[in-house]
Amino acid sequence: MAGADRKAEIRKRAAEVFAEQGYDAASIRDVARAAGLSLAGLYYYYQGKDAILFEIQHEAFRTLLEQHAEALAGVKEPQQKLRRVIDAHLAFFAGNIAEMKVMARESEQLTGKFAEKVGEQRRRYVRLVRGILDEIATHHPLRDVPVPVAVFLLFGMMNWLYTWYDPERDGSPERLANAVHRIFLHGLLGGGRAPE
Amino acid sequence: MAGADRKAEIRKRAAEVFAEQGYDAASIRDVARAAGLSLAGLYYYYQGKDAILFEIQHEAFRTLLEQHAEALAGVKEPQQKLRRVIDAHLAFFAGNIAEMKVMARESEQLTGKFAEKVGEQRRRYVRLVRGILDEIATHHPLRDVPVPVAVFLLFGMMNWLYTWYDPERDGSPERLANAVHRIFLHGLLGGGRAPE
Amino acid sequence: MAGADRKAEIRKRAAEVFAEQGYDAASIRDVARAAGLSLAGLYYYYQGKDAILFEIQHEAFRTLLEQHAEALAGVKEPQQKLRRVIDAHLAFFAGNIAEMKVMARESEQLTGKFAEKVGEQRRRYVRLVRGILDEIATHHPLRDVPVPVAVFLLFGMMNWLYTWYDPERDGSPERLANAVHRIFLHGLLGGGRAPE
Amino acid sequence: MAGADRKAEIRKRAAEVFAEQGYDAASIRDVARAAGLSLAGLYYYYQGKDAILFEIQHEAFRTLLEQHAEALAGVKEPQQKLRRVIDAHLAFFAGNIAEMKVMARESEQLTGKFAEKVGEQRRRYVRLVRGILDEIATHHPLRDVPVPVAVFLLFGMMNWLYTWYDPERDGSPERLANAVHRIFLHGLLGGGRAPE
DNA sequence: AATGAATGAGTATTCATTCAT
DNA sequence: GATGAATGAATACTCATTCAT
Repeated sequence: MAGADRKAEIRKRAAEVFAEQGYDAASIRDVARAAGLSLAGLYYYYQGKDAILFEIQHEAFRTLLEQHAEALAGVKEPQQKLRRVIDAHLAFFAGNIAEMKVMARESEQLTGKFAEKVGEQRRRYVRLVRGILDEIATHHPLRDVPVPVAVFLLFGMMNWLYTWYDPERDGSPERLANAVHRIFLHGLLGGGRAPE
Repeated sequence: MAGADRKAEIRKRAAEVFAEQGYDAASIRDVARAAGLSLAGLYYYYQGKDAILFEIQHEAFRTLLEQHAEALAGVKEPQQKLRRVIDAHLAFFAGNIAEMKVMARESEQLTGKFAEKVGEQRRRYVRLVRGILDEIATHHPLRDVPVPVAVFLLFGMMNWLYTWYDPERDGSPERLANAVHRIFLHGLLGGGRAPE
Repeated sequence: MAGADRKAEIRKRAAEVFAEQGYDAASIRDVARAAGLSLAGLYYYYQGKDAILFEIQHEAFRTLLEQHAEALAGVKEPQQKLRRVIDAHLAFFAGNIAEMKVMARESEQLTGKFAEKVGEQRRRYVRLVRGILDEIATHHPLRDVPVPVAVFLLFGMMNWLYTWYDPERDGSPERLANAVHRIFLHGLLGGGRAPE
Repeated sequence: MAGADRKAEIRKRAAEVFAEQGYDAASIRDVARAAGLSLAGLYYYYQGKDAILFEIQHEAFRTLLEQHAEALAGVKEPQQKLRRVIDAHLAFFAGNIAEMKVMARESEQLTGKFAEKVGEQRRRYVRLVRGILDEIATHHPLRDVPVPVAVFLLFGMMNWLYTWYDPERDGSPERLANAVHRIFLHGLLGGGRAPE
């Protein structure tokens, strides 16, 4: 298990480096240095730069999906579900800022098998949220916004965080989740005329 | 003026290349090829790779700010203003998809003078939107969402487009603008309780 | 044409480097240095190490096949043809010692398209010699040695040169050709019993 | 003695790897894997890559020289001796194809002490064959071919095998030995005029 | 206005080898 | 006997950029 721990630590440091410099601009030397390893030492753990990026994204999605499963356990009401999902998403992002940046910005860097696997997770995650919106939509008409579009607008609000969010200045993830949930849900379901 | 035209065309092609491959991954050779120029020929027009990226972003912001000025001319009502701004933003993005990707994804690549100038435009643009929200907020309380946060959530909905938007599948920019405007405004201002 | 000349010179120097150190052991830096170019400068002319090896082999076979065509022009008698072919082969090898070494020793290094093209030339060359032996065999029985085997034994005598031949010590290519021709032809066709 | 057995097996596997990929291109990792050992485990048996190559060549020459001694025991007639030597050489090569390839192709890779020792064996082996040819030459004039050259032409016929010989297609080593012996001896000693 | 030729600095990756256990 | 973990040095190759023409 020591090996797995070491890999987790390398992943953490690599995510920080990728978050700060960008995946392409970051050199594998920077990653090695940040991990406290020699260049060649790093390759003992990871077969290449893309394998590291893959595992960062794969692990992040794994955790995210896992936490969603927990967050939804026992919840029946669809609006409650949505709230929980937003909470979990933002809590994860706020707690893993480097990983969030990497997920949001470097999602097109993977290729081949790596891209396939992460793409699959991503689609699964999107379907999960879409499912909840579909449930909500059966109770309340969505007023001119197709569900698939609504899903991506929601993700937009949340994922764009990586460009601006500063916990000190912008409040806790919970408050943020509150704002996102309120805007999104009232926005989608609210009264027909613009409020005055 | 022929030179300016040529530069504009190079910028267009460069934006396409940067959009497809990413700024870092794209080589200046790719740009030259796409522009139908030799490598050295390209340097006659642009002093370097970053100068091209700079002008893509700078021109895009210039156009965006210009169009906002037009869009807001004579409009008094703050909610109307917001609608116009969202319209203009999405119309520009939908009409300049490559540039949009580059703006959204490569905003941290510039440094020095280039970064300063574009940063200034960006802040000016943000301030413009924030001003409108402030106006709105003086008429209606914003229910738990600080204006600065609201601004970035709005930009999130719009800028995240580059990861998913397909005009064929997701409808015209106008419809999209409608959805964004509706969600955002009703969301911010809508009734105190979750709608049922 | 200047570019072609430059490439020819690079090829020559590269052949010397590959001959001395072996293709694998030679670094592309060594080749660049020998060619009087910077590392990157070399890549302006050749797309990679294997492209250089390919052109060395390809050009050598081209010349070899060309010279054989000349050498055989107007010759009718098969034994005469064989003599001419051996002469041409050894003359080429003695005059291009570095290329010879590279041809003999590095024939399995190429892959893909490169391997195909050179392999085709090689087979064409072998067929040419085999054709001559077939002609000879129709006049004289070959005494227990199948033509294909005979061909490779002949090539063995000639190609192994790269491991030992020193013009100063071992005589001119013509004398060598004489020896090879004599041994091979008398050996193949000579009397039934071992001479005493 | 178990250690010696293990070393012999490693040598065998290493010879196969070197034969297939070439000494330079083969990595010591490949050798370890082929030998069923970890990388570090291999170093318990051999002090380095070159030590393995050395022992492959050294053992091969040792066996070759030993078998020649046996083959020549009690033989008086020089032409008989030559036949025995060719037989033994080809039998060994056909029975140790990987080693043969390595001997023929990688003879210049060793350096220092290793190169000296194997070089000494090689020279001893060459002298042995040269001695036999000298004996033959005292009975029969060699017609224009100096003995040293003749020796290398003979080795050429035999050592080039590694590039083409396929037992299925080209017949048994004995038949091959017959062909080589016949060509070489009749070629060297046969009648003054070209046979018609 | 445009280019062919060239380069210094940098990239990801691989290799033979070592050493504590 | 054997190995997991680690490394310094090297490799092929690419890049943004320049300059004489």
